[in-house]
Amino acid sequence: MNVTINDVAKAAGVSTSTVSRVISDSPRISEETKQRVRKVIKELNYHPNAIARSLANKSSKTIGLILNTEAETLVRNPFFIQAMTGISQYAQENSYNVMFAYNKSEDGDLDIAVRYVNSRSVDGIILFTSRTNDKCIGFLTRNNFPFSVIGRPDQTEGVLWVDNDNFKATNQVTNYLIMKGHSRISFLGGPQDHNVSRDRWEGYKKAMTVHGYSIDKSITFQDGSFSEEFGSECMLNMISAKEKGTPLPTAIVTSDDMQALGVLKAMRKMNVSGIAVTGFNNVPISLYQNESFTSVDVNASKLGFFAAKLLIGKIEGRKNLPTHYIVPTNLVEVKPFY
Amino acid sequence: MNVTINDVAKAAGVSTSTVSRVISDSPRISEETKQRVRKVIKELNYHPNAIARSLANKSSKTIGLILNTEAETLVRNPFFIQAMTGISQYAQENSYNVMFAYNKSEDGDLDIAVRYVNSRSVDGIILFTSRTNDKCIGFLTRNNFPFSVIGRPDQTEGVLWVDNDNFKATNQVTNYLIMKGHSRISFLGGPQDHNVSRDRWEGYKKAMTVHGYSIDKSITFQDGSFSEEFGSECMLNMISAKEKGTPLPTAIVTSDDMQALGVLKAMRKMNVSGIAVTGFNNVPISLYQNESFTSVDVNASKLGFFAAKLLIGKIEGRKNLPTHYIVPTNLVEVKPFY
DNA sequence: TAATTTTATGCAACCGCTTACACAACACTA
DNA sequence: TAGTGTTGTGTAAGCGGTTGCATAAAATTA
Repeated sequence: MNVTINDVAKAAGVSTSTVSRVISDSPRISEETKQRVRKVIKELNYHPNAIARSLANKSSKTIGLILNTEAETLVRNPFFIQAMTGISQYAQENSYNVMFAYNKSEDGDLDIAVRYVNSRSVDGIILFTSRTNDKCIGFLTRNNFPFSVIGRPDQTEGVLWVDNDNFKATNQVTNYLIMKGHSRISFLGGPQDHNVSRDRWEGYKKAMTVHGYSIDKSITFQDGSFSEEFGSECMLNMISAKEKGTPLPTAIVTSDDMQALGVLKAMRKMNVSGIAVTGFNNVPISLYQNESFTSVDVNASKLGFFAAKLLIGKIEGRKNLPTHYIVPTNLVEVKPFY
Repeated sequence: MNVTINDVAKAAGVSTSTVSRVISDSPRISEETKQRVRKVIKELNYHPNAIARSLANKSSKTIGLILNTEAETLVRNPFFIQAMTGISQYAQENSYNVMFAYNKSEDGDLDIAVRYVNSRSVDGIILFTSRTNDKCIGFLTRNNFPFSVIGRPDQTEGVLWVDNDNFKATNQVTNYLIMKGHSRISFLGGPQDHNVSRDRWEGYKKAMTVHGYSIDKSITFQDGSFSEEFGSECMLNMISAKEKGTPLPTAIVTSDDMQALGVLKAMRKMNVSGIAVTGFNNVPISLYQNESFTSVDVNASKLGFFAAKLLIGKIEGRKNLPTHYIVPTNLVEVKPFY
């Protein structure tokens, strides 16, 4: 039905191997023959069949992407789609395709990984998860299947990963607040089974102790979810603690913009103001506020880009490759509503 | 390296064709043999190679997705990622893979489509674009390549598409405002080269005329972009027109939540209040406001789901399939900040 | 019991491309 | 001039499956 390498070979009066070699620009073919074959290829509008090529090369030139996140998060946090654009960009630059599968169920990601690996439809996988003891990582490692992870995993031994320096990020943002004159600074952390949560906590702690400020347990919260609810809850908590004599913080370092939004909503609700809030991800919250709000932009598309770079480097067996990339973050002052 | 159908055949003492038939559960194989072969398959942990299968079947069992949207839009509007989850869901239920490629450049989508089609790495394509005279649609149609479109295209002849009833949506939301007592209602439209813009305009117009309300040209705006800027611009425009005697509307029907946000920001800036605003897409804007704000949820994941359904139906040559689906919308009252 | 049909399986070609190896033609060396 | 090396191209065997056709064995019919 479609024009194949055979048709080209016949039309050009050469063998298929010659055509194949012309396509890959092999030095073993004379310039003359190359010209002739290329002309026929143009005329017949021939394009190699990617699947046949994959079979012969034992390589699909495709990377798989597994999204195993709550739809809610996917929708509110542009992180994922941004990372995906970065992945797609690097993949295209290197003639790779990108497959993705979304599955929100627990262990759904593992099922997909198993399918990808067994059917050999992808050459490697990019994981978004970075939970401690991730099952996918275990599975892929055991099967010696190329993969890279967005978010530093628990066990980095033999794993390719990209991440921000989360320690540095909260350290920086805390220092920034301190520089602005704050000393009583609250902290809201993320789930304890994410490394990112521990790093962010340490970064905050370091900045505080270096400046000689105490860490008040009553205004630091850990093992929370990256959600609005958790943010509101913590803020309300602090507001009610105030009545029992615990003064409110003058600034709050949160681990996610959703948390920050929750904090701001609770502040608004309880008519509290004048507290500087910081978050992560530069989510387009666009809220009307006269509060000071700063977000750490994690540069998600770069994270995706480098995750793809690491993975494809591994697939192609390139030598002397880094095992990870640290993508810089930058502070973004979120413009108030007016 | 990996266990193939040959290994299974040898181990089970049958031919590869028998193994193949066992896998596809052919009725021509005896129950006894099936059992035996299946046992070997388990023991050897055999999984068919998807690529070899694709080559033999001349079908990749993969659909391609082309994202050709400004990164800014992709990030702010959850529409795309939502649609993608819907597509992925239907694809998985039907054993299809999903490939995606992101390219924001003008005609980048066409390049990707050409690559997908020529290399035959996908069996069909889902387009997000619905610009009038879309080049991709033309290309795919000419090549008789299966595709479906999210967003009713200009020429529906022979095209599979899904969309909301955009006429009905703005009609409904306008009626809703009228029901609430509004009669002087402004309208902000989208780009004229999108069908959706015309439909939304007509829906608004119909509701207004049916109720005998005039359409005041000075408070209706068309051919705008789906952006905050356009929203602000129109609002500022109306505010300054007020000084020249044109009264402000009491409600504004916009074609996008970003436009609505722009309107709200401009109102805030100019200290105008008490105008009901509506938008589209149920974007998580989370703004602090005491204004009334209603969004039309377009049910993006359903749109994706049905686009995949139409496409896969076409690919598999199913008969008596619909040529399009209309996905219902629903009004969402966006909760104010408190 | 022989003829016919049904059932279960194997053979081999094919999907479209890559590549190790063979080999002819020519150029160079001794 | 025979021997050796280089260059350009073809042959054929894969890659890992699917499937039309042939066929042997078993079941059915007359």
